[in-house]
Amino acid sequence: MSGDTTLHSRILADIEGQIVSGEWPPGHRLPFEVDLAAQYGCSRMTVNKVMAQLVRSGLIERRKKSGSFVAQPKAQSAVLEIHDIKDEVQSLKLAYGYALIARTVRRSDAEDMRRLGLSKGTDVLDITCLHTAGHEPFCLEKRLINLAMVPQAADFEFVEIAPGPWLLAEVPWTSAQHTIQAISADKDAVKLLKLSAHEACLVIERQTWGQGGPVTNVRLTYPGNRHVVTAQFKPGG
Amino acid sequence: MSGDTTLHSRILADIEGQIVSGEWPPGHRLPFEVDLAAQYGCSRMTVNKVMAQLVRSGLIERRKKSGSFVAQPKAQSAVLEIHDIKDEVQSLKLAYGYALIARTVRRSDAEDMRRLGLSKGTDVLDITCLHTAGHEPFCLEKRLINLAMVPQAADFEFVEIAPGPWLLAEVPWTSAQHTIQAISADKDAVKLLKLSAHEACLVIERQTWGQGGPVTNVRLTYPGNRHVVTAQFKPGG
DNA sequence: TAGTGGTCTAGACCACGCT
DNA sequence: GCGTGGTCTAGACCACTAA
Repeated sequence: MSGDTTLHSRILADIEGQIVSGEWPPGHRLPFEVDLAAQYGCSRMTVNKVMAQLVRSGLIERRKKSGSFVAQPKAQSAVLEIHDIKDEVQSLKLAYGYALIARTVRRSDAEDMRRLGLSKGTDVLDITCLHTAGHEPFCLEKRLINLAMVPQAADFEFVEIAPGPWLLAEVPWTSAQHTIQAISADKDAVKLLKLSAHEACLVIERQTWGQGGPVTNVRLTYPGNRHVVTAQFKPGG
Repeated sequence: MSGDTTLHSRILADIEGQIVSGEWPPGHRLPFEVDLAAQYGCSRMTVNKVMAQLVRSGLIERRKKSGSFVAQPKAQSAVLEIHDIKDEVQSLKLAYGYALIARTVRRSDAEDMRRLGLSKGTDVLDITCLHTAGHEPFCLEKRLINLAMVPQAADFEFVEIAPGPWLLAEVPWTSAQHTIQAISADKDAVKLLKLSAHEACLVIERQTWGQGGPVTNVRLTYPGNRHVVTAQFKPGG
């Protein structure tokens, strides 16, 4: 963990490790800059650069006079503007609803392993659920959760709480990958999203990793004419 | 341009201005850190922080012993992995081809103004072209170019060179917005992309602004089953 | 008001890579 | 070689804000 090139990187990796491992949970107060400088035997400026990087990462928040605190795990919206679906619906001024459709635990089959990127079989939780906006179907969610990484998910019903926000609060994630594609609606989508046959749908697949392996893979199917993904940026980030 | 809060920000904004205005074109060598420090009357460390930020932004590249240079305008892939279509095709080990289908100059109509976000009418260049991979249609491009911002485009034929790379080399851009949606193929798409009727397509619309106003709006239509957009990221950027 | 982060300085040493 | 950027230091002052 401490065998990097520069002093920055070693301290950064060290502190990141404390956070993503959960040793310093969200809300935990980090040592002060002066103390960290003493601990690592470096100047305060060096520690400051590390902390600035951690702020840019969104891993910590800093308040004058109070100190630096591990941030609550944030949604991915920072980079790709895919909000929490509840927020997304509510920003349209529509009533949000959630319904669990299916929930099964099983030994991972070949397809599960491909989706999650598993090298060996584990137990997985397979969840199908529907998000509604103004009592109309809005988004169909098909999710796999790797129980080897999140064993406590096996004991959670997901009847009231959608798996997305639950996982976000429960598991620190370290990286994610999205793929976006257009497909014609399959039978499930036609029925649950009330579409006409073969209507174009936008499918967003998000694969999330934590420290130690794949956490979850989710496929969100939106009716194509009712949803767009947007991303705005400048060269200067 | 120099009325910000911190010394960093003022110097950063100043240098960014030189670059996006085109005063310092791609390839231009920036003054050395020591000289900039002298010019702005600050320490070298302060300049160094600014330069580090510019590198993160992708606006400059730095080489030891040589100096710092304004970077070639990069595709947006830095943030959202949408490559230049030519690169995209060639990374699939397929032969890339480009064909101009239509090219007209006209006074902007209401639809043009909506797409480009124009407040008043200007002349626009309307281009339709096709990108092919291995002699099969790959992507249909419908583009509007704001001639008030890029007058020299009126004199360019776009027979050999696609408008995307031409604009990238010609016009510095300051911000861009993507929207991604799924639609059923329209008649043009069916014919030119050789699709079956109402096949699902992925439509990526990119609106680009330069200093002074909207530059171009492009709609890229991909067969949905042949294309995915991916975006990978970590909380640590 | 006192402690904390935010910012900046004027040095320094080093590694890299042109020449 | 030698100039450049990369990194780091040991201070300093200021602004903010929680106590």
